[in-house]
Amino acid sequence: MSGKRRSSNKHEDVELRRGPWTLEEDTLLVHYIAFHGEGRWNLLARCSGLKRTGKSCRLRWLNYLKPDIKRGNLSPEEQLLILELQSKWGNRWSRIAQYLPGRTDNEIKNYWRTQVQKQARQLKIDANSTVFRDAVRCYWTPRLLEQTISPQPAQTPHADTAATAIDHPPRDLVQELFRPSTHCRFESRSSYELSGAEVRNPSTSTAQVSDLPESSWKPVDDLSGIEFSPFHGGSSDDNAHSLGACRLPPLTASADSYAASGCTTTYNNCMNSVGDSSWSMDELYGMLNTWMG
DNA sequence: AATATGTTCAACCGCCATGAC
DNA sequence: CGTCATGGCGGTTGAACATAT
Repeated sequence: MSGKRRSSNKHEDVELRRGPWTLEEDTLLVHYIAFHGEGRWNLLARCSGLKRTGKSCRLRWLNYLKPDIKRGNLSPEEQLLILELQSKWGNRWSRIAQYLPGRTDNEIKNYWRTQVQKQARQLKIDANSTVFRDAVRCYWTPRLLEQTISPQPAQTPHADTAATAIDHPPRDLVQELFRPSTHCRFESRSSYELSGAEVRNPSTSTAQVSDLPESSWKPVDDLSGIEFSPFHGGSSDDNAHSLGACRLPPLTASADSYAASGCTTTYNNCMNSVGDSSWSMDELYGMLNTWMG
């Protein structure tokens, strides 16, 4: 793949290299930037002795050689952020990458295409559809949250957490979502925690939830057999009921307990700085109401 | 062991916005 | 204003590698 082609610049008749970068090229680029700094990529390409386009130099530096680039698999927190921000902003990879220090837009884009879109294909759902976004929110996100709060030591590389059982028809997807081991319950309008094994009966969702006794909660396995009916309503803006605590992943976890769980607070900080919540409690209730008919 | 198929991710491409002239 | 150079972005490609048959 190391083909060459003529420069399009009529003032220079240089054979431009393409394809994978060699160690020598990398060294040349790193040394040049160490001495002259970033930017002026075309000038860099001309003056550094690299037979590459400025664009190619820029890409190699930003996606691979830059010192603060993180290597390795995306953490559950990072995956959560990507899922959340992609649902909010769409394929604005560079913007999303700004909230994941050390990760490049290219890496995030690749993650989305290889991991997330793969699931959409298997479900035969358009990855940009509301149905799929709901599936991500309701199935994938809780799984990642579980890992975030109680990190699984033996996770396989990348997002295999998501690849486990999502290859089901929607009905199974929902049953899987609500199976007891999900440890998911809606406790009140201001909290949603993962440590329980129950979900409140949504038929009373208009009541003051926090006033309801624990006995009014229903075991999640009572919800088995419900038909999948994607949620289309709800609002994503903050209002009186969509409290800040409903944003992922603060949930009921305080910053201290969150940190004490061994996780960093990167996600919280990022979400707080992002501002507009896209996972309000109203949405969650609306979703359940729709499903439960 | 050989081949087919699937997955990953670095790199490229085209398009567009911006700024200098 | 128009033109050009440049850099940034999102979409796509394809070689390398992994896994299945």
